[in-house]
Amino acid sequence: MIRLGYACINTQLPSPNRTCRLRNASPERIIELARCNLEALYEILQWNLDHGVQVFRISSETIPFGSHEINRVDWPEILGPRLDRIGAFIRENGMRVSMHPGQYTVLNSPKQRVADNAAAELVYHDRLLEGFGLDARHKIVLHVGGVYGDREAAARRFTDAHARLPEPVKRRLIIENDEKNFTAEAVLAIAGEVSIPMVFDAFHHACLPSFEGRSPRWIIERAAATWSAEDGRPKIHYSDQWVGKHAGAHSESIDLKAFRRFYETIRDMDLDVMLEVKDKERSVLAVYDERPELAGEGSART
DNA sequence: CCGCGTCAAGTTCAT
DNA sequence: ATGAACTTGACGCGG
Repeated sequence: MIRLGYACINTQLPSPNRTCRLRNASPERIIELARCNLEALYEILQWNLDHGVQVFRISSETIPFGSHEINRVDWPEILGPRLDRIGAFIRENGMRVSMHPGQYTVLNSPKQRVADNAAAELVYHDRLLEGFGLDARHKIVLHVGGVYGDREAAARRFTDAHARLPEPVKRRLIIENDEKNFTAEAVLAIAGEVSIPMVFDAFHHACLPSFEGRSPRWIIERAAATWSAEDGRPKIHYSDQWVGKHAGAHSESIDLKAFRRFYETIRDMDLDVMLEVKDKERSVLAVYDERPELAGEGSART
């Protein structure tokens, strides 16, 4: 069975990404914004339940400056009840969430400071998911990082840095092929080396192909084999090219025709599919419209 | 109160 | 060597 999800924002609901400037960041402000963001997140999750969406990516900006030294607030404690309530909602409704640190989180950087900051960012992500009381099926997705003129050395730096991560972070971490540096083939090799799951991104794979002659389906089966029972259902990412923008730009909305074709190749698999498109939940509903059987329990659309 | 320049963070590529 | 793009919306200052 295939389940669909979307990332971070619901275009019809208040933003879960309230933030402030570094110079205005006080403990009170950080907690206040975090409260707002968690409230907005809860609303999105309720919307998801009402519309049969069980897969969602939680914004990395939920806790402002989550891994920055300016944030010395004990937010897991202060926001504990709120975190519990959201976590319980996710568990009770069989939902699956993930997080995905952005482009500035580069674990394999040769600059120690950058790599340390990346590790701290991963620890923050794990703290939040842990704060919700969610197990290791709720993942943190990361790209391998930069190449710096030597892909082999860069891959080695990733595996070395990974080895030094705290165990709880290791249990949540999964890696994804990107559109420039690390192909699906390269990421699958690294995932095998350090024994973590791989997320196959179909769009990035189209931008930066590998495994010549093999179908996406073939690669997805390899990637799925890196997931164990504790990791939960394998995940993949799906998007289309925004025509007219640079190669790799995510499309405004899902191309239903292209997705239909892709869906036919994977429909017999157990997968969570994250749609990475600008119009977020609208594309999920667009697919549900033509495939009502994909809408999960609780869907208002009958 | 509105509009627009700016924002924690890194890497790559173009000039 | 320097700067823009990436991606992206929300902040918050200045008028």
